[in-house]
Amino acid sequence: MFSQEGLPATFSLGAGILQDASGQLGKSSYSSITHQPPFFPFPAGKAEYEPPELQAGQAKAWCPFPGPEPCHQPGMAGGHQGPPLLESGQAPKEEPGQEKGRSEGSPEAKCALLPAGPYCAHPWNSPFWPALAGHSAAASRGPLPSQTFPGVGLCPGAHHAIYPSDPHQPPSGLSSLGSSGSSSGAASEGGQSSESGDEDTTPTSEELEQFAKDLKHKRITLGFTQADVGMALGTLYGKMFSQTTICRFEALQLSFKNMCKLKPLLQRWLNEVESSDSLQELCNAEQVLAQARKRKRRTSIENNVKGTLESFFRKCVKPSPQQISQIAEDLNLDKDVVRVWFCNRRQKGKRLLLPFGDENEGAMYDMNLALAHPALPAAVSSQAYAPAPLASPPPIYMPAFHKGEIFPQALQPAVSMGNSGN
DNA sequence: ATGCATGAGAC
DNA sequence: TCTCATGCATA
Repeated sequence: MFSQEGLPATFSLGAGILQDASGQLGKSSYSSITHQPPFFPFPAGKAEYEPPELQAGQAKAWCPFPGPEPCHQPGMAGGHQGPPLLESGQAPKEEPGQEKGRSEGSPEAKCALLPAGPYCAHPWNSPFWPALAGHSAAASRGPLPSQTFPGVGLCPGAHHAIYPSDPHQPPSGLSSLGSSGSSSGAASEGGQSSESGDEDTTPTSEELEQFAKDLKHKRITLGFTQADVGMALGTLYGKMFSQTTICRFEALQLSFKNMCKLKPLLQRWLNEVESSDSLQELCNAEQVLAQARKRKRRTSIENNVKGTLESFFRKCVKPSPQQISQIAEDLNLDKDVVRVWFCNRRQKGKRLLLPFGDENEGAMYDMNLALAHPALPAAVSSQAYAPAPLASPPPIYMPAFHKGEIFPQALQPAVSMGNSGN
């Protein structure tokens, strides 16, 4: 497992982590480590053998997006995963009531001393998503489609008829998601009986889980890649999704709310795919507009630096701007990189820590924070997962370590996170 | 599959 | 400035 004993009670930024990071404890010590003892056994089906499936985007040969849209991105494993999305991320913020219950308290306050010890290392998905463990099993059934598949035309390209969108669905669909879609999870089995869904109610976590598995299985069986699905949603609903999102959906790595939102769409896609004999229409990529947005080049943070960040994070999940600056300085990173890292880390933390559930979403996370930081107010946030039956010890804060990340014992940050607050 | 980034909306 | 949803890029 992972021992955290060494955690210093306080960090001292000024102490020059940087030197450490780049020097002694730096790469020399950690760079060779590409994997690490999983902090939690198996994050999202990683540990288990997962059939090679299809490297997203390489499955079909039937979907050559003609026109401006290349079917794949050269050199990318994900294949054509990323035709620029039309509208990126305007998930309509429905359910206003659910949003933001989180009481943040002052960042400084949050940073008050976090007992470095007790990290509940229970995998977020095992107690709550028992089925996940074997979830790759479904995939194994998949024929590893790499070519064509029954019924699926080879997308002559001639058909680029826009797939008729559901009359019930507004063009951009999403906002009305809640009201259409699946007939409760696995229900898609044989039947697209109620093609356009019924599902007015919030699916249960079990249903979501089942549906996700079902979706994955069928997708694979039919020879679709995650990217295809995302694309098809664009055709069907005018809102495209990336391979990433589909992937996360299948892996239950989205917030509960988000899962609920996407499920109806995917449900309908499933229904269409299962019943349609002109699947090629689904691969229509009419919307390809390049969003020539200059995206900042992705920063690659070295493992040892990550380890340091992780240790900071354990001390303080929400460092103040000053602290961020300090950390950035010491780690020789851009301040924004550090800030974003913390944001992402928090987001990830929620994902990992909180199981799905219907209500109380997010409560656990804050509760955990509170447990970890006695000084913090336990607030109920909204988003994210609700506490499923808390089988094991209530999760305290659970830092997620990833492959390649290790906690640099030698690199004990000496930043006075929080306490010295400010 | 996942890490880092972006952007909208909320605070 | 944060959260959240989402995606590009990459391991």
